[in-house]
Amino acid sequence: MFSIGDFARLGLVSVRMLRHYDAIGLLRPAHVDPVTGYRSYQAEQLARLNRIVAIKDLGFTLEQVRAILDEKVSTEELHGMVRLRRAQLEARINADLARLRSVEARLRTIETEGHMGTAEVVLKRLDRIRVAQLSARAASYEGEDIGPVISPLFEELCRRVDAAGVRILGPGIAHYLQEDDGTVMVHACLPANVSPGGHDFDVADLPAVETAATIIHRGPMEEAGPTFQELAHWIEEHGYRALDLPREVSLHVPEDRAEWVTELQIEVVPC
Amino acid sequence: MFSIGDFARLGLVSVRMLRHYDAIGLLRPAHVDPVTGYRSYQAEQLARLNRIVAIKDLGFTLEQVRAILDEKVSTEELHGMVRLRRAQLEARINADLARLRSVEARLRTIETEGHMGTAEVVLKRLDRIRVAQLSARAASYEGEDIGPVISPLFEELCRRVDAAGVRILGPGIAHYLQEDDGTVMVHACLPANVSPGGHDFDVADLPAVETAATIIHRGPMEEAGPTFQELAHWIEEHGYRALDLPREVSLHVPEDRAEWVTELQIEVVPC
DNA sequence: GACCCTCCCCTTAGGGGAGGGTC
DNA sequence: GACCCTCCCCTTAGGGGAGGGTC
Repeated sequence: MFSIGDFARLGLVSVRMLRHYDAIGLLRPAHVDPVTGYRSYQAEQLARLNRIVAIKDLGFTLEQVRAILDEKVSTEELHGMVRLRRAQLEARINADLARLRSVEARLRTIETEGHMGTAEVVLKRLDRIRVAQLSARAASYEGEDIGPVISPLFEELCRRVDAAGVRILGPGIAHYLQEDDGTVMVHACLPANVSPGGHDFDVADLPAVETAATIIHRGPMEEAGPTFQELAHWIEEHGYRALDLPREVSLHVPEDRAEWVTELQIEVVPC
Repeated sequence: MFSIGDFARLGLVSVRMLRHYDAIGLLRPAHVDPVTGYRSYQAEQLARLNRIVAIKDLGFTLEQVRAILDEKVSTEELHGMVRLRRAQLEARINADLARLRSVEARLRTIETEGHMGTAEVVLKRLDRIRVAQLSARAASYEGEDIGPVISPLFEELCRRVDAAGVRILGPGIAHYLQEDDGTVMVHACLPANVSPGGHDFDVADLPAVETAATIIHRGPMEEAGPTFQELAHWIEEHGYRALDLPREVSLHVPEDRAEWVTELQIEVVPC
């Protein structure tokens, strides 16, 4: 018989852990003095303690350890639990490897710039979204060609959606499709729960995007160049490749264009 | 201005998280209605929310995120934090990879045997330990040769240590050294806080062992063969190699030899 | 009816005391 | 003096309600 302290030393665990395992019924002392409350452990119990520690160290919870040790799980369940654990470990390792790459990218940024960078690029999944939409063609994907097209498009769309009594469910989204001839289709979209047909605007579904790199731009879109640069730089630095042209989500569009807030979103895939 | 629900959707976080970030002062709403308590967020705040999420996703705590965002840390501190995070991630990845190997070994055991195995092999670090010791030579490292040597050795050692009034601090340890001529030096040891010299027994320090694979054997040592087998099998299965001969720690040695409990310990290195 | 509010309890695996007996 | 006991509070990052106003 060992005292709790001796038994803890033998098992390389803390006295507190033994008390905790007693409290949750995972490892009860062989004997407890009814007067003093002192716990005593038998040498045989070291085998169970070792099993507890070993299974716990595989990453199972104490509740699972108890079920496994007390043979409350069938062989198939055990098999399933261990395979699940393997999958979880693989997932966490991969997530940590991705995290590690990001941390290293940060470290490079800090070393060259002395800080973490001010605007954050964020990866998001974008849901499919139903929108009311007006479209037009612009000569190219340049600010000078886009601006004069998109602004009146949104104004007109707002008027028509409003007139139709349709409720706008979120910020406006501009998106662009590059055409083969170098021109660009410009779409002004307003999220709305509306059925197609019978309107003086189109109804479309912006497709879901599995992974979009996004960044917040403050100020008029004419000055978005550096923000786009930052986004492109991040995408390259983190081992992604951009697809198509970005969407622009107008989060805040007050009179004063200097106060505009726009989220740029662009689909990316690992490369 | 966005309601908490809209802002949560934009930032791809839960409403609860926004409330929590408000509560801990990490991201205060731009405006709170003094009557209703309703929170409102500005589009500009999405940039901060994105930064919070991005830095949090690197694995920093919210407390660290706050310090980083509020520029409470110098560039050097930031650098240190990020490097520490990198080291932690690397450590966790390596630990998880080791865990994964163990989980896969378990899976193979379950597939062939239908359960997890009953006795657990545990890796431990063994501390250096001061012992009183008597030694003798055995013809070989075989049960028949060892048994008759070690038993009287321990009996004699107990007598002498007792007679010297020295307190025994833990279970007896038998250990063995292979000699070049094929014979084996047998050491019977009892942990005791005693200075060398002036005794009718030796005083020695069993060296620390960085990594020992250990297993609990129940029953007399003559029947320890299968337990040694299991230990050897585990060592091979987990990519280790055994060094030297095992130590045997007598955790429980009552009259009835069938109730003996012994821990076998053997130094291992990855191979 | 969908949205928002403030409590309040709950989760893992123990660590760190305080205050008081025990070997 | 070192060891053991039982409370009790604390840690991360929120999730899940209940009960009650609000757009």
